[in-house]
Amino acid sequence: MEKLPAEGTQARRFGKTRFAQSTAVLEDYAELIADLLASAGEARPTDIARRLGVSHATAIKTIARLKRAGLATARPYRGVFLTEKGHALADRVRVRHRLVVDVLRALGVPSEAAEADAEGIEHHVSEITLKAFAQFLKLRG
Amino acid sequence: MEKLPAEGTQARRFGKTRFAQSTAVLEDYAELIADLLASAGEARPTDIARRLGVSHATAIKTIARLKRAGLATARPYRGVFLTEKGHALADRVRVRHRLVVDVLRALGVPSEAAEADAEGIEHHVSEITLKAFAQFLKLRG
DNA sequence: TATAAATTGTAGTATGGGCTACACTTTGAC
DNA sequence: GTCAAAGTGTAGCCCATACTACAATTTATA
Ligand SMILES: [Mn+2]
Ligand SMILES: [Mn+2]
Ligand SMILES: [Mn+2]
Ligand SMILES: [Mn+2]
Repeated sequence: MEKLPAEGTQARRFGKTRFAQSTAVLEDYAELIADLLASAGEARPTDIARRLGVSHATAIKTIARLKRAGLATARPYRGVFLTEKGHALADRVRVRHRLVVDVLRALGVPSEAAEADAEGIEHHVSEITLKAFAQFLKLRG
Repeated sequence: MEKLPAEGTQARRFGKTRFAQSTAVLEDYAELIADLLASAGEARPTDIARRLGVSHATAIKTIARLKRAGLATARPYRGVFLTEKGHALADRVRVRHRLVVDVLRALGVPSEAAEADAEGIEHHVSEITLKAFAQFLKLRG
């Protein structure tokens, strides 16, 4: 019967990390597509690919995964759109990204390093940790 | 000629994140194998698999990758060993892991969340950020 | 409007990291 | 010493993410 690793074990922690990793790409795409929709009015595969630094073929495949996950829709040759669920994800991810960068900056990390590291770190910050980050920034004014 | 994304671009940041991700698994294996070697005198695939929460077949495949990367050696039915390079990596990773957990704790994150989140975050903390973390902990006593 | 350029989509390939199933070796209990 | 249990290794599968190459469509320019 017992299937999942017990609470507080190393196995459980590694499992959480693997799960976070599996959603990281979807989160970044959702955030980026929301950005493009807001700033340019549309999100084209080529723009997405350029901003991510991958080939357009790779971007298109991941967009297909976003669709399967119910996060996005697309009209051929007309760009990508976010579902309600996709927009909600993008919003959460944007806020979290900002908060992670702000905390790193507050800890004395230079801007560019903070932005670069946050791009990876953000996907591994739990709700609990996020709350602690917000509290830290608030207290520290 | 121009191949890599320019400094300070989003594409460059995403690329760094992808690279960090590709080394994350190797780092965790190296750290864990060093732990097992120190505490039990040997590092068996099954022990590694159990600690990571994956099947032994998965562990064995990743151990093969460690060998290809020159980080480990293995004798059939006798366990896994780290090369000098592997030991050096394990040492760096252990120190970094500790530092990330300590910073999270200092920011008010509860122990278990700090340990869990650090398992993913650690792989995305640059040298520059690591220095800032150390400095922060030092100043703050 | 015809044609060239850019974009988009698809096909095929590689690598990585999961899994289960099965065979073989070692270890441990009797 | 025998034999069962545990551990180890291999094979074959799936999915995600990357790439290049090529075809189809759309957009822009002459
Ligand atoms: Mn990111
Ligand atoms: Mn981000
Ligand atoms: Mn880790
Ligand atoms: Mn670790």
